[in-house]
Amino acid sequence: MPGSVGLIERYLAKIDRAGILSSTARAAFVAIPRLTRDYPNNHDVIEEGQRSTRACLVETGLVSRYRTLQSGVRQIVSFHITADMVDLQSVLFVVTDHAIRTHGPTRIVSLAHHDILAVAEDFPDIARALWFDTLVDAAIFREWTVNVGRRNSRQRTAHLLLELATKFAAVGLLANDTFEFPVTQSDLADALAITSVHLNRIMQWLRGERYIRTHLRSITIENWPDMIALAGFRPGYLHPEGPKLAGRQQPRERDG
Amino acid sequence: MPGSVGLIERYLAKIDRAGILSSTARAAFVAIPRLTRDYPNNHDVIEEGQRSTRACLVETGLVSRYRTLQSGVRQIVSFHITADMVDLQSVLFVVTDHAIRTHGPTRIVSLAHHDILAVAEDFPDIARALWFDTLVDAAIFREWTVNVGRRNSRQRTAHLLLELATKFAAVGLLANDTFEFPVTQSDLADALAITSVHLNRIMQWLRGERYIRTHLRSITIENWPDMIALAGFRPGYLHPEGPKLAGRQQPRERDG
DNA sequence: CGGCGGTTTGATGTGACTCAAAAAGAGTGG
DNA sequence: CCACTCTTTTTGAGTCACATCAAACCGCCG
Repeated sequence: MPGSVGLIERYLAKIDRAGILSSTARAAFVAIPRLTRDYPNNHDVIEEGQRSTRACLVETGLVSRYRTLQSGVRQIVSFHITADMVDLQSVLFVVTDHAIRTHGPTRIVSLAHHDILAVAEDFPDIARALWFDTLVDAAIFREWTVNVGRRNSRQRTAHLLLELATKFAAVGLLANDTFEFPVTQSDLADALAITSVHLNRIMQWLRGERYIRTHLRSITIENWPDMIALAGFRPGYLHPEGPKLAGRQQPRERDG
Repeated sequence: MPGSVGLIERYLAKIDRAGILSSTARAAFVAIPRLTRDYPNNHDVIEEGQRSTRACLVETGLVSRYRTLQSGVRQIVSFHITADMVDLQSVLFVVTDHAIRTHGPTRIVSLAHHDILAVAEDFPDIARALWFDTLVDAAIFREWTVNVGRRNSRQRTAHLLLELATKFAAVGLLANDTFEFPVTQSDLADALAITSVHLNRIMQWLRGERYIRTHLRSITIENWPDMIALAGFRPGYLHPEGPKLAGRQQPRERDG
């Protein structure tokens, strides 16, 4: 499956931006057996409370992680796109504390937990890269707490759209400031902790003020500077610089 | 410094609840040189944007992590008590994306990043334990997003107090359902993303309904079942069960 | 053409915010 | 032990952002 070979390489490039992984480590990670599976729209890949044995990597499409409270309200806590490892926490957690669902048709490649652990055990630099990925994950969650807690709904919406645009750009899926985002307004509202009615008004306002354009299920950032100012967006929390070079590791040449 | 030897051991016990760390790994981690420092109340241990070289472990006292927006509003994203490693992310992140501040006099023990990395490189089980700690951190941030996003201010406050009580209990600092919590109402409000005026009214209500009692700077959970029901508190996200036993690791006997 | 998921609109309600000031503690120095 | 200050908690009144409820509209698909 040449498609997912490229996918794993892309994932490695993401968690090892400085290119310090040894080629044997890379080879070992790439050699992990993969399972590719396609899911339809709106399908639960993992349900809360489940015990999973494989970690999910998105090849194409989009998934969200969410929690449902007793009251039935839902909070989406993250979105994941191509080359994102969705549930690295499942590698060490006995029970999943949240669910994962697709938005639009989605192809997931999964790796067995024990294979990931074995490679991490043999190659400290892989362990470190996975750890880094988890640290970035945590940093994004912190930002979401700030976003939901301290920004009003316009800023909050703008902030999330900028985060998404930035993530899409990082994997080459932003074309003409536009990304495909097959998420309904009521799901997006669940991520922003507002009602879908209110989000609808905000989207109208963002369009009216020429911050964004929407067409079918794609979103275009029309005015970056004003969006960034509105949202107070500072992308540092996405840590595009990659992990610190330290310890006994040495940077090496990048592969083409 | 016998005090902090005990501290490191307690930290190891926390990130290795099943006791799978080899004694050589433990010894190597305990042997990392430590720096102990006392801070006064309300003191910034780390400021946002700083490049730190050491990771902080709380010995006694309390610290919070927070972000400040341009508007000046502040969001506290976590509290940390005895035996918590506060900024594990700084080990791999070049720049800190949030600040750390004390609440009350606090003793911090710090370990150099390169020492932590070196031990993690030599002992895969240490690397795994640190990774687990980060995963739990991320799980708590997810819960905070849910808390701030989807619970009303009464439930939200109750939920945070229960989380704190549970964390204090885990390190033996909950006596008679009471924990010391030297945090002002306006700081607590910054964690809950509400105003201090509103929090004040909620605290009065929680006291009036006999959910909690307060005395000076200590908080007593007076009615656990009702608090838990009010907050919808399910402590699973704190992952008290510890990391999954998998890979080539074998559980070993606990030390007395 | 009818049904369905999703979007949009309108009217009304309310939880939490804002502003402002009083009251109560905590700390300091005389 | 009191006078003074500074911080924190408490109270009150008015306001607003966002929620709720309900219905209409729209585009897509069978």
